Amino acid sequence: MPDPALTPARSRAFGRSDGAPAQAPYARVKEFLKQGLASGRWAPGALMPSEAELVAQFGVSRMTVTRALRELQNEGLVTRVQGLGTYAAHLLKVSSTLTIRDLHEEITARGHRHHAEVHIAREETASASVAAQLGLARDAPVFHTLLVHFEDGLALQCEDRYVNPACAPDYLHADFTQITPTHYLLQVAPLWEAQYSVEAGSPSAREARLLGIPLHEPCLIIVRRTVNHGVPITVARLVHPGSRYRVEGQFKP
Amino acid sequence: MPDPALTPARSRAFGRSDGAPAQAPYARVKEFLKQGLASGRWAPGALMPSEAELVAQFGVSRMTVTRALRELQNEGLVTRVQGLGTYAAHLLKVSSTLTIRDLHEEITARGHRHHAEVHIAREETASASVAAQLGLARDAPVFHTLLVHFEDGLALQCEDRYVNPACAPDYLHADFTQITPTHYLLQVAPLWEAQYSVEAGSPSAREARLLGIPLHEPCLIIVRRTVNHGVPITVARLVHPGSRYRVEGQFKP
DNA sequence: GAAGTCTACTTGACTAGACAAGTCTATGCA
DNA sequence: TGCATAGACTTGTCTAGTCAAGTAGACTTC
Repeated sequence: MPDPALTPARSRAFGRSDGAPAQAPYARVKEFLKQGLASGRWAPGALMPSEAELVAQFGVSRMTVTRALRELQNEGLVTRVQGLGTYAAHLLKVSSTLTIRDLHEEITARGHRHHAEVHIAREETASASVAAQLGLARDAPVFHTLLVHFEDGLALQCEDRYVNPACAPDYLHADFTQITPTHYLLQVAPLWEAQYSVEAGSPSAREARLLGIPLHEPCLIIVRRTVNHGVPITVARLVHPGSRYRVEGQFKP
Repeated sequence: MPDPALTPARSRAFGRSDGAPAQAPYARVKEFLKQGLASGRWAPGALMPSEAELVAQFGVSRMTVTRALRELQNEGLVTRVQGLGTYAAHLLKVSSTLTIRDLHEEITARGHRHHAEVHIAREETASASVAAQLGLARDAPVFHTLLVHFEDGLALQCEDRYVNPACAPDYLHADFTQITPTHYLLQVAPLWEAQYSVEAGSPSAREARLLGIPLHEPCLIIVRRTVNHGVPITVARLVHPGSRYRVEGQFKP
């Protein structure tokens, strides 16, 4: 690099005069490869340029090219095999990041008002299925809460939750009209692993009554089980009236 | 680095004798930070060790530490601010990667048999709502297909799809008993951006008839709109009987 | 012909150092 | 007192090189 005025950092700093967004070199390489994938230049499964070729083409160091390729790999757009090369990924399974937000956050973010009714908050003995899901003995004590969450006075979610007392001994002392169980549990034990299932179904009679909906109204039912360090923390059944709630998201490779 | 026998690569290669998985240095740094986050050593919002501190602590170069931190940042576990430092993220919104697979793939992966019935495959003129969603003029020609997908002979999905003819001129010539529309469209135009919504609802009379379910059975309804380079490709309404289909996934930070 | 070996090419991981740029604090001057 | 500035510390990005390890094809040997 004989002339310091031509180092990448310099040319990037001065490059703003042409109106371009002055992208970092690794981002330029990444963008080039993304464009090629979007345009079909490399069909799924096709061999893409090697790191050495990209180094020569863009005049950057190998670390820079490596970073671009590694990020594409993390995004699932390419597959890399040591000794072979980089291949355009088969996009049959496209992945996006699904974010689960605390319901209170979600409602207030929409500019609406959230409040919750507490119908059950007590210690019980675990049923067989709850004991199995929380890894406890049959008839061991568990905490049980049943809440209904409202958005601007309209029932949005019925939250039926069992909590492992060992993970959150003071769970029942929390004021769930002020803090959601999700929020409280995140403070006590950071959410570290979770399994969920989403399905459509009918509410139970009690759920229909609490939500103020007819028995036959379709509901979106999410069952979530949270585990920390292999220790189950909580299982929750979240029932949403289908007419009032939907999950939205988007893919952006 | 005076003794070549003690370079990281060497110690990694020989380190297998102790039964450890012989992790790469960047992975060790990452694991250390993850553990600290999981154990609550750094509460959400707390300032975490700087790169320089980690360099000194682990005896590795800054690039190695940077990689560990950048990956944690991409996973949403930490927030980094230039000039300030690295902070433990607020985990109120936890994100996971949701993968949408082609239904044919999904069924055959379960070891079951997939087949499809084609009920509609023709050119129509766009209704107002379809025209709006595909960015076409009212009454412009669109391709319309209506399929039912079966898993081992049981109806699993009713797929009602409109396609922008400009993006896939030969769409109607495909044999949808052999290749799913999703698969075909991925070949013609790689899926590059998509919006989806998931909700619970009742099937239409026709959908209930095609799926062989009662009118009042709750269904999981997914509406997906796919866009490539800003040009809408297709909108699809996918209706699944609630009793036969659920979406499952997991978070693993 | 079959088996082993060598070589070229690929990705994976790391080092040591550099410059840029953002943020805060302490210092000195008007 | 109030403002400007200099320094210390932080992350963001890049370079030019190293060694390791996996793959495939050509070549040699038996």
